[in-house]
Amino acid sequence: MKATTKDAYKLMHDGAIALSQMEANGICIDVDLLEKTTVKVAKKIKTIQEELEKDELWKEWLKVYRKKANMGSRYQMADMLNKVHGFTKSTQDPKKKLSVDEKALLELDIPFIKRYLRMEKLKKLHSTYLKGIYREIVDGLLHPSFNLHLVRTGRSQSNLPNFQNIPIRDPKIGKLIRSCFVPRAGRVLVEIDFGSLEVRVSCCYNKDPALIEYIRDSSKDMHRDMAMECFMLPQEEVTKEIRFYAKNQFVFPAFYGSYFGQMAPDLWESVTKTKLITVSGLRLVDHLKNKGIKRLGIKDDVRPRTFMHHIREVEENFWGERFPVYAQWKWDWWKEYQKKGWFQSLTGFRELGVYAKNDVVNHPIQSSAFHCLLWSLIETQHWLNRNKMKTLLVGQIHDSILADVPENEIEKYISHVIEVTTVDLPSHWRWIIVPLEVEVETSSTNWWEKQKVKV
DNA sequence: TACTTCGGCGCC
DNA sequence: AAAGGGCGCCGAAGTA
Repeated sequence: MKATTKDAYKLMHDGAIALSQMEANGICIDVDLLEKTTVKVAKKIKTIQEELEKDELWKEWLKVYRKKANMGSRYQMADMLNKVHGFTKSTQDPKKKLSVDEKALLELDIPFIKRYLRMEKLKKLHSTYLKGIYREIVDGLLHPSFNLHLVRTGRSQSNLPNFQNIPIRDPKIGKLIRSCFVPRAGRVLVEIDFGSLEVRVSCCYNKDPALIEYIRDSSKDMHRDMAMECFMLPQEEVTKEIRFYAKNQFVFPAFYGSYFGQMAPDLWESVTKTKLITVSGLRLVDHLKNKGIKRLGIKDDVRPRTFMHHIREVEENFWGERFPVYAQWKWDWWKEYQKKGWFQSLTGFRELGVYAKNDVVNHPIQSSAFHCLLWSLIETQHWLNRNKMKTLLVGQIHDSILADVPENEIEKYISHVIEVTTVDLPSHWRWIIVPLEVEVETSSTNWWEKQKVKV
């Protein structure tokens, strides 16, 4: 990726400096709590492992693998499940080793698996997060690296430790680790996130009027609307959870270039494996049954009255009727690249070389979205320096900034960042043709307890 | 023992 | 027409 203008170069130059200041600042860790949590989690892992060792499956396992038996080995696990329970994955590539990820394992409904997966989650927490973070602490502070020059799409990456993948979605796991991230004494953590930044930036490329309208009109809700279509529900029957699945297993995958053959099985699994229910308490499986859809079907031979068929129609409608301008942009952008051999982002970075279609349409959106964050971060850091403020920027996660802020600077800091992100940024880059929004969260205790702030 | 590759899984 | 974008870190297993 190459900067084509002075401004594009300057973004990298100033960005690298701002990020290095962030690295030097570091984020405060409650080391005592981290140590206690590590011991607690290790004990829990041991307890579960001992329970699992009483299982018949493990006794068979010992007979087969003897001294080499290792519960942490997914390969052995697959082999034993196959031997004892006749397990084979439904969508297995015959040329590959039998896969045993969480999804495959959940196809088996046996108690051993439930416990095993709970233990694996705790092991991930223990090794990657609790121990991995502990290892990097210096004088109570963690200094993750943030690099600008390594990611193909122009985003940043973070390592030693990676600050950009600390658990949050699983509430039990998220709480255990994020509670260890604390503000310095007398301060609060303030996290400011752009709302739906990539979708907004995509509008600036594709200029699809329907998509722009979803952004401009806050009473409209794209994910709710797609939940209605995917699950054949009236608006008032869509729960938050149903909307969540439509968003993460249809809308985003579709935007990133997925298709019904991939999306329908994922959605179907959510419908059948998690007990999704509608607002009035009907199970979603039964609701779809009432609508005449009783099975998933297969992608290579799509039959009417299957979920596969239904999602194929939803997808056709999504690109053909709902967002045709976006679909056309993707096509034109791709054709243009094929002609020239390169494509260029709105922030002035050019990618020259051999790329797949999904890369060509996704990279510029992802990079420009990150550049919005980077520009805001640079501006904010410069302002903090100029005004000799005590606020410290301590972390960045693609579309959000985490700061450690003294009590008496909270209001000033928040209102300034809002100004930078929602006013200064769109006036600096005139290609930003949709409003930008941010969400502010603060906590005086730790990173898990952050609470939304009305702005 | 040291290193690499792979599958798996954490985040946006 | 083809068919999900981007990362880093871990343990297991294979290789030198």
